[in-house]
Amino acid sequence: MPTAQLAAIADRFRAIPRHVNPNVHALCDLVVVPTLREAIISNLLPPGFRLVEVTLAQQLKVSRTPVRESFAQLEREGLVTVLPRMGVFVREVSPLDVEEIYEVRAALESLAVSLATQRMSALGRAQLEVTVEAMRQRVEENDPVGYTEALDRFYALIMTLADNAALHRTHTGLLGPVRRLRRIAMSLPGRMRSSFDQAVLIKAAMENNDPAGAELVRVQLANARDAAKAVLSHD
Amino acid sequence: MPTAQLAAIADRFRAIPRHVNPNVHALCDLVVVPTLREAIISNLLPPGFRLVEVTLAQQLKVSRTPVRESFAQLEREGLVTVLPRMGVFVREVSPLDVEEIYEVRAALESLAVSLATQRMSALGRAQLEVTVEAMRQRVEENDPVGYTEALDRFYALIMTLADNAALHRTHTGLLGPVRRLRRIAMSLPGRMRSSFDQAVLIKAAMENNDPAGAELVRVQLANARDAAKAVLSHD
DNA sequence: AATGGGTACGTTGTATACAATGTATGCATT
DNA sequence: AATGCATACATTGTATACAACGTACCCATT
Repeated sequence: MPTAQLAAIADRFRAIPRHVNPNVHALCDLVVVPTLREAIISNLLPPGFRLVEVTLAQQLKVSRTPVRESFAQLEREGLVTVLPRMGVFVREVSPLDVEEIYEVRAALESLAVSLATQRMSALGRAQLEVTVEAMRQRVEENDPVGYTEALDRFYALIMTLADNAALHRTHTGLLGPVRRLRRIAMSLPGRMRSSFDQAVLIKAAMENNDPAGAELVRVQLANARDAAKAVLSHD
Repeated sequence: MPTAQLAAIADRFRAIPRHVNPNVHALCDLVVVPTLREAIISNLLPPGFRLVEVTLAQQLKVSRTPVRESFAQLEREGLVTVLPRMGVFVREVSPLDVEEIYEVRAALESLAVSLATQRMSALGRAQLEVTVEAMRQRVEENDPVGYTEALDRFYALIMTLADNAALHRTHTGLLGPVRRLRRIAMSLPGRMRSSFDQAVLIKAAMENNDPAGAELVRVQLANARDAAKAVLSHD
């Protein structure tokens, strides 16, 4: 059973104090969803893997109910596919899926950069500085997983600066299926560096109130898409 | 209790033969979700209304489990707000929400029209013809609710022609919170006519391979947004 | 040997019982 | 009279038992 480590991951999330993020369903959102999310993104539960309610319930030491509820959440995030009465499976991502997702990402993120550029405040500038600095550190430490998370925070900040909650939600919902690919792709030679250089350009454009930022994002995403597809063709 | 009619709506959905759409959770997707969706969009369950699990379970003659699962689905559609341990409420929509949603819709739908224009086939042309004709009939019958549904099918067709499943899903997920407003807005004097005229222009642009279609959509949505906000300010 | 049907098993779908939490009410104390 | 606390109630969160469905295997029949 390759999923014996699940319990360990679950215990890590269980240990986090409840007060950190109060507005969540206790077991479902606080333990089961994070555990399965991490397990799927890290490829411990590979694409196509069947998730059986009772099995997971035993391994995570909860009942079937929170597991069921978590499946709905994970489906919403695009991490699993639910086939009614037939089972739940870790979502398989095709090259076509990647094409489609990045096409939409381009539309959403270039909109976000446009809005953020227009609406950016002094505080925003400072936050951008800090976030990009964090990314630089990950690059220097050669930490692809950490860099991917920092990059996510970079995008999240842009969404925050764009000040459009619907845009933020929509974008987050789109990323799910390619999360695993992105993490792996970031380990490709030169990929992290290329991503970071592009991010610096985008930051500069935003600071200079330069509308070219929106186009830079499209370039950034084209590279990311190709890297994801490269990963896909090698496994 | 203003929700006594719920059982009636539920029975309507219960009567639909199972084979129409096989891949769904029996009770949850086939009865509970459609019933609550219709009840919310039609304003039978108004914004802010508290949805209590046991009450709904009794009225819909199911147990709490499918109701719970349906809440997750409805939250995903943007129709309800789940406050853990505090209850589920019909989502309240602010003017700001409307602004944000239509900003994102504009990005997604103009992309969709661009893609659909490029990729349209003879079959697509014919489908477009049929769909717009159905809209014309609703206009002539002065049936705002029917027209809104036909308009939804018009957008759905454009998404299909754009041939990007991720875009389709994302767009659908965005519409939820404004569904009720759109239906009401379509009853405003002249609104249905204006919407239809614009749709005809968009159709023409697509048929003529004219990239201006993407811009026409933005105009269409600006009108729709203003109508929705007008509704919001009057209730 | 191949195909058809039937039965048994595993898994999901649903119902209900129990536990935990949030809210409101009423009382006591200041 | 106002505020704080405690207790009771309503409601959600979780666990488990039962029912329905889909799949696979085996046997019988051709």
